[in-house]
Amino acid sequence: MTSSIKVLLAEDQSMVREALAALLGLEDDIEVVAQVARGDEVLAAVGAHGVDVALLDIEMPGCTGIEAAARVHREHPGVKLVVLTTFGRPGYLRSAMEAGADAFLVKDAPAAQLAEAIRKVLAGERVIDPTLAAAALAEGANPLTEREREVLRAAADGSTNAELARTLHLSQGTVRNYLSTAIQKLAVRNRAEAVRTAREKGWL
Amino acid sequence: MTSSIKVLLAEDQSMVREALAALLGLEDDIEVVAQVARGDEVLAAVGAHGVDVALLDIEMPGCTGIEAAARVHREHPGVKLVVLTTFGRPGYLRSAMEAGADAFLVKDAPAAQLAEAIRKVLAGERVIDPTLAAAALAEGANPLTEREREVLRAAADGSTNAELARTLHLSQGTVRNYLSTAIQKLAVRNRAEAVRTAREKGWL
DNA sequence: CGATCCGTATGACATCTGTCATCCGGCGGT
DNA sequence: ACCGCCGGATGACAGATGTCATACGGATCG
Repeated sequence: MTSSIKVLLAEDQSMVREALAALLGLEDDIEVVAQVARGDEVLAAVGAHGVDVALLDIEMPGCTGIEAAARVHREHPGVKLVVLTTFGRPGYLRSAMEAGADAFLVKDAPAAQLAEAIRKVLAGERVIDPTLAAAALAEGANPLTEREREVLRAAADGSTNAELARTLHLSQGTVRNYLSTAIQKLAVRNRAEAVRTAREKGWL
Repeated sequence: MTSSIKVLLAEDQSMVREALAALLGLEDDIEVVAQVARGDEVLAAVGAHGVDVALLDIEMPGCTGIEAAARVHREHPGVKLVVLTTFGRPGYLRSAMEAGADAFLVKDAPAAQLAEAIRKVLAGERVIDPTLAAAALAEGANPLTEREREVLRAAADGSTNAELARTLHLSQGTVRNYLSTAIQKLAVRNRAEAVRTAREKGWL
């Protein structure tokens, strides 16, 4: 090849990040030119290193890999984006695609798919698990409104209605109403289940 | 050296597992002789490959890395055990040590510590993050009884009292009593918070 | 043997949660 | 101009949840 593919690695757990770097280091057409541990460091690193492909974990401090992807997509439209995640949540796939991702991989896929995906996106292909794609389409869009999501997110840690009302500057009754409609939309029977299924679908 | 260290790698996410294998492959005194993706496959693999060190993730299907560690410790006392986890929960450290682990590493420690830990445990040393060790000691033992833990675990997904009573073969009142005492022991104000803090401490 | 803890259970009570009907103002379509 | 949806709110009601006192049998420890 004329020159190797320059890759940025964004992943907060250093052991995993460096292990992935070691893995990619075995491929002689791929070079890891930068590593970051936070979502909010991705954009600067992409700018600084003339990266061809950014490999982004979703769960990161600073900002999520999906947000980071959106920013890179806006500022550096030529950079290819591979989103890598522990959780194969259909909602994540959807948001990743909306953020401009070129590939979506789950961490329990075989390691060989990683280098392969990097080469494919550089060739202009998109890489998505077909099963996950089907699930994302079958499930439909997030039915929750922004406010309902916020309340649900705030309720996730077990806060009581009174606390939620205080922190969100709402009346206690309104909090109950939002939670009630969220519970109905998600077809579950209480807030705990609502939080659970919203999380599972990647809607939270 | 005379011969390389034989390592078993147990981790459910193949991408991470194979990446760690690549990382360890860079060390010329270490050889990954077996890889498994489930906790309940660890014991057999250890027996089959004459493993020197078993590297165990905690969160795995089949059984947890801690349970796997306990079994290996019982059946093959000579095998050194390194427990690796995403979550630096003091309760995990405690249980890992009780299960006979020789090292406890969190995945956001630098990758270099992994090979280092493997060599150290083989030399008879123990490897523990001092900060985490202090936290584990400071926090004290798990105050929950076995039954309280079970009920809390079952309640974690948002099941109602009636459902819990059915699945655990208890009266509804008894379920409430257990949850109530758990809530008081954890000094929180409802079951959701109880689940949350018990999880955080690694007590669940 | 008594003290203490655990598992299990009941009943009564207070509070929290979830539902429903209803209302208001604002904003985006048609 | 009107309809429908969203954010926000109230009040009433039923059911779920959390607390407390109390009880009994078994285990364990002194």
